[in-house]
Amino acid sequence: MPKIGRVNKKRLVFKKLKIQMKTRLNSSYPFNLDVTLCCGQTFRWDKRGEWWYGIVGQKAFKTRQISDGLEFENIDTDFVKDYFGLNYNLSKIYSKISKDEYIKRAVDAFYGLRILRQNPWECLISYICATYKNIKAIRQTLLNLAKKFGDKIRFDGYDFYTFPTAEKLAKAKVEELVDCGLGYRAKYVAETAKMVCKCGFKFESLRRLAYEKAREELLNFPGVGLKVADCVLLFSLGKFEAFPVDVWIKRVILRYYAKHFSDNFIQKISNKQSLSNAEYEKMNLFGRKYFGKYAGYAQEYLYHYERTKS
DNA sequence: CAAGTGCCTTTATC
DNA sequence: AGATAAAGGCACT
Repeated sequence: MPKIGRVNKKRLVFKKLKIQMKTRLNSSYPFNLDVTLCCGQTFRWDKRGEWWYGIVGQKAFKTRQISDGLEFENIDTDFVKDYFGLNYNLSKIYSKISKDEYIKRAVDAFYGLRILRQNPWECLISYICATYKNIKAIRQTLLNLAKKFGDKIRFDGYDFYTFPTAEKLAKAKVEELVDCGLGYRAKYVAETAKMVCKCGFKFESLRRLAYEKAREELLNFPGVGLKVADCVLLFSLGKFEAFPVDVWIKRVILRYYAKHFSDNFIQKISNKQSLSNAEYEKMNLFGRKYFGKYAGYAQEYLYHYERTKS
């Protein structure tokens, strides 16, 4: 094939992808782009002017919400619907999780927040890096990681960096990872990346497993405890019954749901900062039983509400 | 501005 | 089993 022909073909494809598209949002399927990207479930989005810029896979794209429509460029409609969870009937989910006045208030406050379907590999590494860090620091760490080990791509006049592959991170030196701001988590990331490469781990296979089984699998990775596993299951593998319990959810439980536990238990967990696995499981199980199969949705609303209230 | 506290916790050890 | 400590470093007060 002559070289000229190939170049022309590439250019044609590129042009086609750049075409701006719009998805009309149905009113029974509420959506709020800003809240969805700001609530702390994802760390690599940036708002520049009207547009949100994101990187997924090897591509950067941008999107914005205009009343009843979601506009996007450099990405296809099917991906957008899948990634932003637009195919789920959010109103129905609300009716299932709205068990009391408090959760109703949280839902009202962030009406249209959707759980994303992120890439499981990126999600796993992100949450290993996120342990015991604040969100700003998590963002910075993940940017450092992408700058050092990802590919630079250019879109719309800006530079972006793809999320590093498992192969790339498996080859990284622990010191290089430390330099990205990972601290003691560096060895967990290095080990996890090696394990994923070595056994050719297929994250998508976890989708077919029941929540408990899928969680057990994730717990095999170093740096992954119950909380991280629950986050990965919820934010990337469609396990909406997962109910991650972090310090904020613990506070919510102490303040608003204490009556669902024994006085003894409440006393115990309010007097110390970290949770044992047994204590975690108790609160996790409460969340799943009380809110039902979309407990993870309830969790995200409660989490964001508690964090932003003050 | 210094110093203290807290962060979407996990792991190691006793 | 259950308690306790240690582990980057940044952000916020």
